[in-house]
Amino acid sequence: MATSARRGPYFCGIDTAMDVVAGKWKSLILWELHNYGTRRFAELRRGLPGVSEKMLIQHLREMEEDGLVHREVYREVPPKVEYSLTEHGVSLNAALAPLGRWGTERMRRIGAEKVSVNVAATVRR
Amino acid sequence: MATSARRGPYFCGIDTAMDVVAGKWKSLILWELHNYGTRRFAELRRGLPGVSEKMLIQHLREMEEDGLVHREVYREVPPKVEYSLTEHGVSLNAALAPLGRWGTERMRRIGAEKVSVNVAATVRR
DNA sequence: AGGCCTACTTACCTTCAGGTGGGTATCTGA
DNA sequence: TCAGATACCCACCTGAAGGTAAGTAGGCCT
Repeated sequence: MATSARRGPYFCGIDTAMDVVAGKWKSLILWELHNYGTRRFAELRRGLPGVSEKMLIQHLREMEEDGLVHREVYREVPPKVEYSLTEHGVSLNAALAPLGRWGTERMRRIGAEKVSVNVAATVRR
Repeated sequence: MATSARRGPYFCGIDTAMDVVAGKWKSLILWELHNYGTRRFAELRRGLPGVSEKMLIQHLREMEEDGLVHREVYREVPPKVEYSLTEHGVSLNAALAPLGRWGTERMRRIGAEKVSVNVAATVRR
C-alpha cells in the first residue's frame, strides 16, 4: 500500500517534500483546501474532476498521517466529514506557490491546454 | 514509455511543474547540475548514489526535451558529454528552493534519516 | 417502494515507472 | 592481453500506483 514505505531516508529537503506531495491529486487537494478553507468529502470530489473516490480517500488519509490535513467528523445522520489544512499544510502550500508560478509560466510558453469545466465533464463519464 | 504521454492538459501551474519534476531523480539532477554548473554523465551517476544508468539517461533526455537541461557532446575518442542547466532549468530550481526549505524543516520535525555516504554505498551494491 | 444522498471499504485489474543485467565501440594503463 | 573507463542502448521483469465497480448503513425525497 502507498501508505507505507514512506518517511524513508531522504537525499535532501526537496526529496522529503516530494515524498509528501507525490500522488496524482495531492497538490490539487492542497490547493482546493487552501482556496475553500474547509471542504467536505463530496465537495472535494466534485472539485477535482476525474478523481476516483478510492484515490481521494487514500490521499486524504496519507496527508492526514503526514500532518498536512485535519479531518473533522460530525456524528450526524447523513455522515459529515470536513477536511481542512493544518499549519503544516498551509506552509507547504506557501512553499509550493513559486513552483505554481513557474508552472503557469511554462504553460504559457509551451501553450499547454488547461483542463476546462467542459473537458472535466467529459473526463467524468 | 515515460517520454510520451506528457504535456497533457493541466489543472494548474503546480500540476504543470510537477509533471516536469516527477521522476525519482529529477530534482536531484537539477540540484546536482545547479551545484556544479556542468557535469559529465559519469559524474552525475556517481553524484546520485543508487541511480541506474537507464533512469539517469531517461531522465536527462526528458529534461532535455522539456528544455531544462542542455546536452553538449564532445566528439572525442573516449566519449565526453556535458550536461548543464538551461535558463528554464535554473528558474525551476529557484522555484523549488522554498519547497526544499520546507522539506528540510519537515525532516527536522519528524527526525527523518538522511542518505549518508555510507548508506549510499550500501544501496549501490 | 424505490432511488439518492452521505462517506467510505473492498476486491480486482491494468498500466507504467523503475530496476536488472546484458551488449556496443574505442581508447588507455597495467 | 585484458581489464577498465567512456556514454550509452536494449530486452525483460517486478512492484506499486491508480482505476473500476461493487457493497455498506441510515435517512430523505417522491
